[in-house]
Amino acid sequence: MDNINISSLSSSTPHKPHYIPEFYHHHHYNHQIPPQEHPSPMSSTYNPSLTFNLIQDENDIDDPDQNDERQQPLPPQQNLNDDDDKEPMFEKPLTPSDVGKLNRLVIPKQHAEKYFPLGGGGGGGGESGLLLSFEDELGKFWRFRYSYWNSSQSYVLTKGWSRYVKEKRLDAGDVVLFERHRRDGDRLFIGWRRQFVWGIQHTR
Amino acid sequence: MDNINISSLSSSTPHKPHYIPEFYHHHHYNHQIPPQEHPSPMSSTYNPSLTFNLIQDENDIDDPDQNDERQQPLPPQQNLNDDDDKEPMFEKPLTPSDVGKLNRLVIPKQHAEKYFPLGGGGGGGGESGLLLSFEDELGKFWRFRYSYWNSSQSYVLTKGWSRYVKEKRLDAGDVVLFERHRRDGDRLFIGWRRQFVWGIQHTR
DNA sequence: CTGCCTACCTGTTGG
DNA sequence: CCCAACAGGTAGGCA
Repeated sequence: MDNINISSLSSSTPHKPHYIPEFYHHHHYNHQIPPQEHPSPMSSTYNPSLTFNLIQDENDIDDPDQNDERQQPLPPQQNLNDDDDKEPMFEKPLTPSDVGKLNRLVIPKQHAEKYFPLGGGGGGGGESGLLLSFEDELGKFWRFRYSYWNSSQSYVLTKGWSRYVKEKRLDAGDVVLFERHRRDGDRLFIGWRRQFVWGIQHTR
Repeated sequence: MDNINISSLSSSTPHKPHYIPEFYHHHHYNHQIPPQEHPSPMSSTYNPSLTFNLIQDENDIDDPDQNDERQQPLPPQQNLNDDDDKEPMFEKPLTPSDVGKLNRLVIPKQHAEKYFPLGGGGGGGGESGLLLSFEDELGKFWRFRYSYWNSSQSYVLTKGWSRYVKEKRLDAGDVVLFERHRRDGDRLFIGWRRQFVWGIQHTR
């Protein structure tokens, strides 16, 4: 699991589309991935069409709601070049439900139980259901309610998730990436990339 | 805010449908209403079609549930001719949700905070959430749980509400009326009237 | 199981 | 145009 930093990535990578740093909306995303934990779904790849500006144009006004999960981005320099310190946990191609009106993301059980144990939470939450805070590619923090639904026997991110989907303009088939800090496993990161569809340039 | 008692109302009222006492399922309901506190929605008016008999035919068998909010009606003579002692608080046209499966009535915030303050309750309840008891047009008492939902920033009647909707056969567009005793503000009253739809006789 | 109940959550919208 | 209010939802517990 070697890390490839931004300078080495600026040259093109074999068997991949031309690399442009902005393709990775999780900044400096690590290519070296154990196949089981970090599959590269056939249906997804890095998308040359860029929404970086759109993201920044959007709601960067602070929501006055005191319960808002979003927090101010850190100063950019605080987040540069710490990619070597991140390890991927897993990624998930988004289903229509994950980006639809259900306002929840189902976390595959094996990943959930490995990385986000409930009941002894490190997220500051209570017995069942806790708050997980993830840093995004802009240094912005996203807090999601994470819990287990007995009825469907599944782990989900609920509160806060729909705002993330909206701000990142995620759609079914896009992929979300979950990482953590190599030395401080409580520092969590979230990223995303666009679905790749053959012959179609996505310019959402 | 003059009161019009039942005898003065038994003659027809200009600009209103023919007045029939039974239109008012809150007995002797007061017509003279401050516009802000007690609006007369365009979509609603007094409904000549009568369900008084239906109400009495209905579940007068005592619900064996120990938590039943309903109590026995007082003897009728105890409730006659005290209309002059009631003042309207507010009314609400019922939404589909108010009469649907959510089993709750949203109380518009300005009315809730004016008439049903939480936290210093006179309803015998605890800090957040108390029981409010209302007398209906038959002298029957209805006890509802009244509380505040932080997440939606709204005041609601919950427990007991669905039984009231069912017994009174209320539908979306019908209006519920809340009154209190002029001298004893702790005595609360609830009434209702049918939605008026132009050209249609409601015979529910 | 069904219906009720509490306590959440969110998209919409009118003021 | 923004945001508080609310209409319309949810899960989970319980009787």
